[in-house]
Amino acid sequence: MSTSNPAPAASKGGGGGKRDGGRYSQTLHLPQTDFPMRAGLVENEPASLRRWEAGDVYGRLRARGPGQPKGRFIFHDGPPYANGSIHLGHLLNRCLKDFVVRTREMAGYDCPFVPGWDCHGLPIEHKVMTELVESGRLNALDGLGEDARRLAIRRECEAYARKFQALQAGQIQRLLCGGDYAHVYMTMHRAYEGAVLETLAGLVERGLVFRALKPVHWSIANETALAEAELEYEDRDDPSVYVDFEAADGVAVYDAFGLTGEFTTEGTEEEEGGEGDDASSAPRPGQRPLTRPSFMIWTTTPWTLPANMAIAVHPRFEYALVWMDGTVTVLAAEAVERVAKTVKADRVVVLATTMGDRLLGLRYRHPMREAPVALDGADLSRVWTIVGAEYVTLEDGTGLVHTAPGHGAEDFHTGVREGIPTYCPVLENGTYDGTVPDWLRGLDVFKANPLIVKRLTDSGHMVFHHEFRHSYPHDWRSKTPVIFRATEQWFIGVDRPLKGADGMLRNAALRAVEPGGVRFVPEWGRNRMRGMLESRPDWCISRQRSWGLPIPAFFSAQGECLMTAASVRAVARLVRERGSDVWFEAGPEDLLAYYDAAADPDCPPSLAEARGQFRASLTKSRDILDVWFESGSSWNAVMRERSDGEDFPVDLYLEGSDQHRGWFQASLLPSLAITGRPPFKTLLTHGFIVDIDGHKLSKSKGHTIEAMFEKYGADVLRWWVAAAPYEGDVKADDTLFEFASDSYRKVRNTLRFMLSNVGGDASSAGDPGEMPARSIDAWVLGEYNRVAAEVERSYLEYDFKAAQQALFTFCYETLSAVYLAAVKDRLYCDAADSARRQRTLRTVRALADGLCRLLAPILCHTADEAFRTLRGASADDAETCVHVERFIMSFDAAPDPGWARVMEVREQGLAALERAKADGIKNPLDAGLVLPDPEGVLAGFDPVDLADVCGVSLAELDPNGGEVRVRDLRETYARCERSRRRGPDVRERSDGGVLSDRDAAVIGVR
RNA sequence: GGGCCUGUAGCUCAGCUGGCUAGAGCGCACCCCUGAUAAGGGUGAGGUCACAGGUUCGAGUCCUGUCAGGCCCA
Repeated sequence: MSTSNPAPAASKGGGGGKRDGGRYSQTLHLPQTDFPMRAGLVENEPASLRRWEAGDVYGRLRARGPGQPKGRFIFHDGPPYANGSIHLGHLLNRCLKDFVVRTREMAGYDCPFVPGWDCHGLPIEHKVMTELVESGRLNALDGLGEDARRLAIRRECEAYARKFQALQAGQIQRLLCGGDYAHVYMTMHRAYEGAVLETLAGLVERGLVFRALKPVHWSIANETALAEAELEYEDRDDPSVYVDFEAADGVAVYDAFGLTGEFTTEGTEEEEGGEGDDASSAPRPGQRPLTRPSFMIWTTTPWTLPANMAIAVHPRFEYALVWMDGTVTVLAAEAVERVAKTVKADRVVVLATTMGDRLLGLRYRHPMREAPVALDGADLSRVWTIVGAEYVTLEDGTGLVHTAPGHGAEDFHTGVREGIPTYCPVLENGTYDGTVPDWLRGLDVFKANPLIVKRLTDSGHMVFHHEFRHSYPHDWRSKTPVIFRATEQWFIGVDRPLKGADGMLRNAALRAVEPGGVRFVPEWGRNRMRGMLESRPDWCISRQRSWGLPIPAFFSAQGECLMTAASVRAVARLVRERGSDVWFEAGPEDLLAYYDAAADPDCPPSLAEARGQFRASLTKSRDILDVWFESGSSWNAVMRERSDGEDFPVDLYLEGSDQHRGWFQASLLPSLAITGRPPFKTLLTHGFIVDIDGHKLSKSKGHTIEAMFEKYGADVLRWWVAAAPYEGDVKADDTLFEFASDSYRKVRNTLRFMLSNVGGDASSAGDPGEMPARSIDAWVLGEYNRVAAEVERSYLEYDFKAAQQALFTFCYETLSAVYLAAVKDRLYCDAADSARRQRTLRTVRALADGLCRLLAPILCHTADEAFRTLRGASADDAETCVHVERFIMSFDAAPDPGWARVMEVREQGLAALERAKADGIKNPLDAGLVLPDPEGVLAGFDPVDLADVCGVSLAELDPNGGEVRVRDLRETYARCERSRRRGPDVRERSDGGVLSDRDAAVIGVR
């Protein structure tokens, strides 16, 4: 290697020739490297990506896989939704995942990683539908048959999903995240779809899948269910009605209010009143009136009153029994005044109050019906009773909530909990069915409103009504008002006995998350998950959409349903061959080609008896699966499938903390039901990105991922993620990225300085050799060993922040401020082949090597660039790569314990030097230090090392102890023109220069 | 409204099972070096540990409540 000239020092001093760079500069071994100070990440990172691909880094890791000392570590990627560009949330998520993969790999595990994408679902379908509407193409589709129409929509959706999967895959790779991009999984792949249906079959086999009514948003105009995203809220006028529901047992109500006295004859104590007729009939507080009391409810949807099944009160609210213009009714105590004003009541007397829980179980009469509708053997014993509900509020209404389980989400849940059946007398077209009173039959629900108001007014139940403007959901396409309507849906029951296994799903899940079961990082995830599992309802897995995996159910003309484990598996087999489009392309007969009813014990008898003749008469279900069920089957569709069951359960799932309810549960429940085991051993969650003020990130913030790559580069972003306390919210802001950028540069410069001293050398790997215990090299290698252990431990515990911190501190303090500063003199000034210098070069080389590897999981471009420079790799060398290496856990070094004392006096020395500046000793090389050494600990150390560590020219020991003292050497000793340090051996030499002995010898003068 | 979580110097964060004058880095101020130079090094000033109660010999660390923020529900 030629010693090319460093840039002439004169070129930078301006015209004055202020400094010539020193007479002896040419004789020094000054640092020199091709590793640039400026990273140029925007250009260089893509080059690294190309090189890794050319060198088949992922393939090489897999090839060496089986022999890894620590075995396999299975980490399963939760599929992001294939919609839009990745954003800061993905950035956090993907970097954390990549840290896991790379740290495990370098720590000696075999850690394959298969990225996946969630492709089906409403967001894509909704976007596609919007585009079809805007382009006017939807009208053409509306003319097609149902299956053809849905197929057409599905093709658009598939193209959309493919496009964004490709976009995101590119962006994730640009983030330098590794993985098997050639074999990603997508939930819309045929094999995946087949495996999802097989998961469903497993649940059917366990007896957990059932059909039940559940209210959904329903568009009357399009006769279809709508999702939240398809609603637009607009103002609308509706009748606001206050209706009295008569108590079935007045005495029971009075008892509940503690009015136990005898029936008072009205007017017994009338002397004090005496205000006229109305007043004369008003009872006094505490009196039990003769009138039958009522419960007053409020609603803005009178059309749901025929479906009323219960009235809900809040168990912990106070309720009042109120005499109001001649009638006696129950209201929330806090609502009395407001309601009285609204309904324009003249006279109001609160007779008594009681807590809501005292009202529970009281019964009332329906204002339009004599008896509840008989519903298919349902238990009607609880219909028309007062029930408790926590969602009851006092903001508006009466504090008693009209509850129609067929027409409201909360009402539905209350009904399920209280054992009250879901009753929905409204048909697909928005008209009443035959179960309502005859004057309503066949009527459109919105047209029924005035009729109901009139009827209730005539019957005396109406307390008050007026027109009321409020915000109401509308169908985004037809712009017509939406109703809540109960429809048949598919559910997975969490409280049903598992057929062929013990217990129930909810209990199994709760057991799985107990301490000793699944590990949670951070630990509080366990509580969160437990709370969610305790309160979660049955899982509704059906959706009325096009873009998804069909629920393979069939119905006979008699209304019987065919969906058995065997029939689902039969369809699954076909879907594996032809994809889920087959459901829309083929008829029931072909779809069931692999189904043998005779061999299926679960086949409904009437169908079994039909001996294969039944197929043609069946109709296909139009429901598709909840996309959470699809992604929640990935443990089966990806991990079990690809490894033949070997990679199950998986070591780690890592996602945002919202997935405690989402993917984690969607995965846990089916896996437990089918295999009896959770699909994951550890759940790691991270928080969400918030802005600098800790608020939710607004979407229009302009942090597009491309702009951030341009501005900061992936390594800086990764460095930022590594430093983030991901357990909670993570703040994101340009100032913080700049912050990360600064500390990145610090690390980069430390690497650069090391590289510039050791040069590049293909044979330069590894072991620095044995070091004398009191050498500063032994000290720094000891520090490395300590840090490497800490970093690896932190990495494997997913504490990336601690690892990043330790690495940063090692760079700026241990290396830059202490060690590298101390060894500069010997690196620059010693004879090239001096043993001392060579020892240090070996040490620096080893440190650089070790540091590159420890940094590699985070700074995967920069670490590789530095590593390749260290190895002298040429540009076309795609083999040399830090990412196929392992961490160096320790070097052979046993530093003297006295180094602790050295570092202590160093601190004191630096403080003393600072104080000495007041005396004019500004340059530490003008100073010597007298170090107290009463214990004799320092006596065995080389005084030159001690001086170097403190950055001064000379170090002496004082066995008497005391403070560290500063010696002013300016008058005492001359300054060596080459090394710039002062000392007793510095004098004029044969070449006329003033030099120390060492420097004179190096350049060969006397 | 409920469950879980967060709130420590101007900024970003450490502070394990409660125990000496609460620690880093950045920024700031001052200084050194000019042979890591769009680099490197040193010193220093900054905190009623969100607020209010409580437990304790002693609390940033435990308990209760309030406020602010996040996620998931309702």
